[in-house]
Amino acid sequence: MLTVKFIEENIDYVIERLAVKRFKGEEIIDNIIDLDKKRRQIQNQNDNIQASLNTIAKEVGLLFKAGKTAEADAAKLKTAQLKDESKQLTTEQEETEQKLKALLLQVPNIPHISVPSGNGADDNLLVRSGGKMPTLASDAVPHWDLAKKYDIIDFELGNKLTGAGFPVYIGKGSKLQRALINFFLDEGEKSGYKEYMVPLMVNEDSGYGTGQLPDKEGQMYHATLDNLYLIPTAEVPVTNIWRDVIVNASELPIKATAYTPCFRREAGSYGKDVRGLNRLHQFDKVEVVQIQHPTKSYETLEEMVNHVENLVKKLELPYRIVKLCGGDMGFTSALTYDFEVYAAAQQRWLEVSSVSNFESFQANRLKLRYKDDADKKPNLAHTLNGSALALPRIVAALLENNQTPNGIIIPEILRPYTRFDVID
RNA sequence: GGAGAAAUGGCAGAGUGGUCGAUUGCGGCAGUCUUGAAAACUGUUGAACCUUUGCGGGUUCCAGGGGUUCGAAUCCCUUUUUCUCCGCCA
Repeated sequence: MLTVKFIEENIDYVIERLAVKRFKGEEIIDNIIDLDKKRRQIQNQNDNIQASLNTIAKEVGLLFKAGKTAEADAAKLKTAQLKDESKQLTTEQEETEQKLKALLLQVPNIPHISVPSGNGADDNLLVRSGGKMPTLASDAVPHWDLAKKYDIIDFELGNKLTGAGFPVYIGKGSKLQRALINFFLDEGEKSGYKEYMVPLMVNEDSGYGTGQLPDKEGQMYHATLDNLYLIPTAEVPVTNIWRDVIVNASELPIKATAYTPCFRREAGSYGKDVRGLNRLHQFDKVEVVQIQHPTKSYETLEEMVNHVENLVKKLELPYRIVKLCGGDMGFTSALTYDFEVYAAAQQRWLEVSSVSNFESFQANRLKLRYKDDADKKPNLAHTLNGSALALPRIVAALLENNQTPNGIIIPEILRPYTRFDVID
């Protein structure tokens, strides 16, 4: 959520940059500014009334103490009308604030100045690529066939237990999951991230804090009986640790990592996109989150990109990093880099990580602030996060790219974790 | 799930209807003393919003929400959480 203050001070810039995200801002921005003006007016009036009520209450107290009951009773009478007025103004103020908030929630984050305009994936900028493209035998098959051949992932069984998109990992398939999770967490620790294990269900407040609610409500599984949501990413519980928190500037950056399963309803997905491990309702992911001082958040974004790049390099996967254009970016992000790895049998690039700087957009919703010695007032911090990494598509690429007549070769770096070299 | 008790500032802990945004202690910050540090002493120490060029002034906030009252941290209702006992249980 942008702050009204920022919008008011940068109207033209806001409208211009929102257009990069294909968001038409003129009307809504006008309304926001009007509502805020109204809000201030009402509060001003109401504050004055409250102040006189407080004065009268004090007077009445003093009169009673002095034994002047008649005068006290007279003073009491004056309050009735003021209270009515105040009540009405309070209602009006609450309504105005609600409307204002509803509008603010509709405005996406401003894309960073370096973000190009564009409509979709085709307009993204290639930043760099790396890794070696594998050359596969002519009889190479996609990962869903390999999963069946070596009996390491059973999609039909998941179907029976739960439904489509909930695979069962078996034997070495299961061990490979564990190995990847531990490898990613260990790498995170080496880069200075503190490990957290967090609840997989969150309440409404947390959903609002990171921006899943209200706009992406349909994408989360909702346990209505207790009004809890299954997390779509560890970002939600981890970032919400710092909801309503004022941290000392000297504690920044705060670096946190967590492994969690992620649950996504993925309403509206279909076709070859959802084949095999390409898109699941439940998947495993290690997430990294940083809270940083506003002047340093873009350095931090680069640092996080390097961390993720290091992971895919160590796994010896062919990868590319793209900077998302305005049209392809998320609602809450100011700048996003996507990581894709190449799955050679499908001959497709699969997105495995998204690393974003949200600047103060999430922090404003979270009321996550830092306090500087130089500055008396707390300021909004910047939040960043990235997948490091999401497992299923990494597994898909590993299986497809490393397939040989003798089985699937495990990358060197993972072998201490899997304690086997080959899936056969 | 049942019965009872509780929730106050960064922490501990007073306050049971009137000048209480809240005594006090610890912690934090600044100063005095000291070559420096510690100790001691002195001062200071929350957030949001409105208003003011500024100094300042005002409003709200004592777990959340609602109510009673001229006036609520204090009384009432309700939700949540914590603790104790009972029940169930990995």
